[in-house]
Amino acid sequence: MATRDNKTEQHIIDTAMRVFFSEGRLNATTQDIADAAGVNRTLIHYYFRSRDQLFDAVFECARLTALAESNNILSEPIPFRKKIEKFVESFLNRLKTYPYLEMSITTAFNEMKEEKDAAFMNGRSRMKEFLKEIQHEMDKGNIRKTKPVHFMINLFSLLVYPFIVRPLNMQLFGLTEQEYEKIVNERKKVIMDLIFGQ
Amino acid sequence: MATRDNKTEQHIIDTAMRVFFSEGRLNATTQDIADAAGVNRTLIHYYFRSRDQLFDAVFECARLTALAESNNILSEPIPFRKKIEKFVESFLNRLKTYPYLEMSITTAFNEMKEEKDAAFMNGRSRMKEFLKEIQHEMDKGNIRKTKPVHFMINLFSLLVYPFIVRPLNMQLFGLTEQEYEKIVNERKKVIMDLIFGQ
DNA sequence: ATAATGTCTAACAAAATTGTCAAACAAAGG
DNA sequence: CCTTTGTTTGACAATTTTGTTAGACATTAT
Repeated sequence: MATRDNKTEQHIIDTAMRVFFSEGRLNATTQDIADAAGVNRTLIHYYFRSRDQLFDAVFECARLTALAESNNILSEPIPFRKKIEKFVESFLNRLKTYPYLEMSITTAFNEMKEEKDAAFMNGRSRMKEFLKEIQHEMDKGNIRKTKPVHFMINLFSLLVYPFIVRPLNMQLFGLTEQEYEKIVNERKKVIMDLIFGQ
Repeated sequence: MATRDNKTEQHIIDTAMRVFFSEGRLNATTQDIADAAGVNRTLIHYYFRSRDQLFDAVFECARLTALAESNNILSEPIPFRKKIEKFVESFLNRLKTYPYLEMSITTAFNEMKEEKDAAFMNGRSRMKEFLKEIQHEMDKGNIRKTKPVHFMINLFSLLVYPFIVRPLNMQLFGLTEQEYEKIVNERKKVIMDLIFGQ
């Protein structure tokens, strides 16, 4: 009896993650993904039945990746500034691997046929509680006063955007690959300075 | 002799702009676009020959839209802060119509076959000169000191990102359409406060 | 060895998308 | 009215992408 192993299945998911969220090619064909994974395209159907179900599997993976990273840190019992610093660091780290993750999820949202829609992103986020914590820090005068939601939106914006428009920015600012890489590596300090008012 | 008019042609471009950059459905089919425009799909081929060339026409339109808006303002001879304020305002305004423009351009970059590549975005940007102006303001101590490129990246990030992840943010923060709309309308003040240190 | 089970592949079928063409139609000039 | 020119359409062809199936192959238990 051949022992059931899911290493090919996982390898296909990993590759699809890479194609979708690292390279940003959200409409890659099953053939593209099979090629990237170095497997026969039929295997995608063998393991996932259809392209849609591969998508589901990959996006489930993405959801876990995106949630795990933030939720844990946001609920750690450490000082606020330290917490944000860890969050920024971990987020930037993930962005280096999957720069297009948020963008892909949004795009996928847009193209969904309304069926499962909000089925995604139901993994009990710690956001509500953390927004209260932000409010508390504002009351104490430790950070600029505004709606806590804006604080988070600012943070996410400053983190994610430079990654998803990398090619555009390189053009606009006339930067080489290496130069942009350097800029990206400076983001942590820049963001912390901006958020906490230097 | 039937007078040549390009109103259908323009209507198709306008519709494609809407589908791509307002709805964010970058891989809409020619049928999708024809339906949205209320015309026969064959007309797309009559006017643009192929899907690719429709793309080119639309992206040329997008380039002009994106460039015109910023270049003019960035080279106006008005005080720095006033200039940024006008820029933010105009940018937010355009984002309300075409929230997915930057994202689509980036995605298109990613999926390009390397041929024309950088042919896009060659419309002589005023960015170089404006970066110098930013540096000048930093020297005068009017804004936080950092590399001017970061100043611009911060600005673009804070402006664009909330629009392109709108559905995701609504989920994450548990906001309704109306509530998010309200948040978006507060962005101008929030961004100006943050950029100019309250 | 062989039976059983899971993995993989090639060939084929089906569906979706894009592209072509001939002809119908409309407007304007002669 | 007829011609000319530009526009629009439906029917069809080509291409691309997805999905299915039957069988080959590999591993392991009996």
